[in-house]
Amino acid sequence: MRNFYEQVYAVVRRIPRGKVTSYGRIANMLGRPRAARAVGYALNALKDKQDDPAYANMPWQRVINSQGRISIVNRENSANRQAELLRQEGVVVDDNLRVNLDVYLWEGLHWVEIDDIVGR
DNA sequence: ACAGTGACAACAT
DNA sequence: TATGTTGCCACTG
Repeated sequence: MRNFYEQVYAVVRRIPRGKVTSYGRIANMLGRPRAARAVGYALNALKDKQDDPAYANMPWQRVINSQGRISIVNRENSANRQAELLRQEGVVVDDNLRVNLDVYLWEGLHWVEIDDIVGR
């Protein structure tokens, strides 16, 4: 896994259906505790890769912010896409786009798997 | 080489 | 709780 983005995608692909994690937690797993913002940027870059089948089934909806809230805000009156996707897989998202982390937080990867992704 | 850009997060009000 | 501020970092033109 050469670059940071690819490492982020590798982790995101491992998030189980019906679970969520945060940008910061992913950054921490990759050994970059302060790169949370870059994680969000990596996911944002996915929309330019939609054509590539390798990124087609990326469960990006399972990444929310540290407060357990969806960070993507689309224009008012339109249903939140990320909330829809999460509800489809059984995650309860309230009207304020919040998810109960005590229930749905993903435990994360074991260090062995992390090393495999980061390449050490 | 360098300034601009966010799907962040921690902290202070 | 809800905002606002500030520091951060990888990537881009």
